Amino acid sequence: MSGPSRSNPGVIQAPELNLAMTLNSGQAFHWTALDDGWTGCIGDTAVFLRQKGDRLEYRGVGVMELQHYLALDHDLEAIRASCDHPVVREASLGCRGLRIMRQPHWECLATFILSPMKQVAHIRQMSLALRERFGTPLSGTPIPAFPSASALAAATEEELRACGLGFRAKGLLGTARLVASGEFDPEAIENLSTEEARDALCSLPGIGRKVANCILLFAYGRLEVVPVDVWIGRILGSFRGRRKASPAELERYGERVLGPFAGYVQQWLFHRARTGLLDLPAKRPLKVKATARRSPPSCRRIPRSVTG
DNA sequence: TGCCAGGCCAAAT
DNA sequence: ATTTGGCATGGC
Repeated sequence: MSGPSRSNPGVIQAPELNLAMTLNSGQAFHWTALDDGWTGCIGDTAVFLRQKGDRLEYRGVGVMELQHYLALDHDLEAIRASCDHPVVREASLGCRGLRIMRQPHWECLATFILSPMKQVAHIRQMSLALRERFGTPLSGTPIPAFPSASALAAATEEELRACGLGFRAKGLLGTARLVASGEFDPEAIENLSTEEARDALCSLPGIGRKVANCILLFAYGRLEVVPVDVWIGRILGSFRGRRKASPAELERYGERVLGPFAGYVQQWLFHRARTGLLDLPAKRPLKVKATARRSPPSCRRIPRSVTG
């Protein structure tokens, strides 16, 4: 009933947290800047967050639930120390306070079905469209809750496409039906080994290895998992030196070189690269014709969604 | 305008 | 077992 603005605000100390960087790092897609803070929701609970230095102000959510969601128990100093690669060291210092959250299982699973061949800003758009069309309105925030599996299962593929999903509509609908029917239980994944959990996720339509790894990392706390996308593939490729590595090889290489918290380290590298602060190799081998002046590779530009 | 984006999937080597 | 082409959409 009561939105975040009407419930008692609370304040906690959150020393190693950069809230803005965390909410903008391409793991969750619905938090919106408002009044010097952030408005959004955790599951079906409307939440407002505002950080001033080490103080984290929160409304609408209990402190335990908030700490769990933001993973304030992760020891970032220990994670930074777990990998001594020079480039990683620089990125980890530049990403102080960027945490890997524990998102609600279904919401994370569903939104990453939206992610193939989409930029972060576009995933946000699709997530918002689904929330507005099929989600539950929440008082206290303009962002509705992410629709339940049942709500999406009751939609048609055309209705989902109308939210801008394109070919992703089919996978989302198919997966929503499997979850709504109980044939697939996102909660049951929690108790499986990472390998078993990945296999189970990959059995769902629209979920391949990379998306499964994102879900394992961002919803199930499997911090050793490395989702290899275009950015991480380029970075790991440059670390590795040799040319022509398959995605599987890059993933194994990343798990080995980035250490026991490779998923965390990967996120710092991803954010660093996406904000243009990590020197990336050119997408294609440069043709060294001095005559052809080319514009800088787009991978080094800074998307507005990150800086703004 | 053309290129690219936190890929997946089925068909063809 | 690995590589290839098709698939929708939107921003720069």
